[in-house]
Amino acid sequence: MDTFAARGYNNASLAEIADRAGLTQAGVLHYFRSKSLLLTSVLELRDDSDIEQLGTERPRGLRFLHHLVETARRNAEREGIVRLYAVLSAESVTDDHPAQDYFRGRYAGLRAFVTDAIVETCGLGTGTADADRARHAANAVIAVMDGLQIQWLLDPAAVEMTASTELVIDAILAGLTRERPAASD
Amino acid sequence: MDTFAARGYNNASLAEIADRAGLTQAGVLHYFRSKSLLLTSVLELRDDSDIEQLGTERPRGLRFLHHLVETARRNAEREGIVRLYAVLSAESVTDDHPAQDYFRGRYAGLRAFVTDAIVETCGLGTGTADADRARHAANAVIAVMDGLQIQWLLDPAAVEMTASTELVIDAILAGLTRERPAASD
DNA sequence: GCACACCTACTAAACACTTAGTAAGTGGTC
DNA sequence: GACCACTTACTAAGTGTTTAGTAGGTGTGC
Repeated sequence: MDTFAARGYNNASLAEIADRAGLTQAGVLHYFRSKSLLLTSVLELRDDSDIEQLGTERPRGLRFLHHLVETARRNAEREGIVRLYAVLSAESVTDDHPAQDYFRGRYAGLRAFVTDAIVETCGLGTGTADADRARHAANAVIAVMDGLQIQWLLDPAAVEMTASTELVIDAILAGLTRERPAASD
Repeated sequence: MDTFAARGYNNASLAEIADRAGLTQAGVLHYFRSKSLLLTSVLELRDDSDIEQLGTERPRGLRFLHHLVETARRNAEREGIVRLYAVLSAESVTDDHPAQDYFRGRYAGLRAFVTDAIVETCGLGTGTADADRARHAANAVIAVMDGLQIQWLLDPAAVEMTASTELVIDAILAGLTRERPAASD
């Protein structure tokens, strides 16, 4: 994890990973048959432990959106994981990257969750106009968290991930509910 | 440009770049003394041509923020450049990356421009509370544009960069002006 | 005696970069 | 306008290093 985070996939070498793990490069390939399999294994392991920590019940609606702000706050204390995801998600858009499927799936899932939470929170209807607005808002919420991470990794003093995330989520929710004054609370 | 965009810096080879340019790898190094110098040259060239296209006068205030939305719209037609910046900006946070200084400077400049535009547009004061809000909002605006690009590159059908960018900017501006009802328009 | 966990030793390819050369100019002098 | 000194724009053929992956072995525990 640390090596992929510090160097990206392509520039990370099995030798360095093996050194840090206390065995030889061939020893690493004993457990993971190839470098790309090691990468996807690391990403899936990371996911599993995150889901475990979240508990069995995923919060819904506004509580889920608050949970995202809380994640941003926690991320400011976990540079390693932030770097891992920021570097690899962007690197995954390059040709034939082994984590491309992983990130495509991850974003698809995230978009669905956040869209649902926004629809619930703002009491949006099922019309295409409302659905589109919810989708665009959800994509923006995910995007702002990702984009802040890159700025923060380059210059931690210039960025407050929690404050900016909260500001955007609050503004979006206010905007979506204001435009539908008929919604019951 | 195309090669760095398609492969990232580390996985791009001088041989491929040379092939596409119609000369040998040594021929490329005749013009650029090293691979990292080639990368920084490409980025600076790109910048120069963007500045030329913008014209000498940079728009200010609300017009600048509208210009950002317009950029998002134009970017949906320029996958190559979007990919170049999305991939390299994230890759630049890895250890000893040659474009690290470039992107640190770029973001610092962008943050200053967007912060100014938001302060002007919302008629914010000079107090620290207002200044902080403007900074957080500016960072979020930049972040949302960057984050959308990664999602869009992975799955173009799932993301509308223009709509999401506009939604966030509008919501943020409404939020910041609503909280200061005393501001004269 | 067999499976597992690993290592040593290797291979073949790819890599950035170097060296030494060539061909085609360019500018100045007689 | 012929000759010389020098530069520019490359190429072919390396160098040394790093790379992922492989083959075959050794020790340990059951």
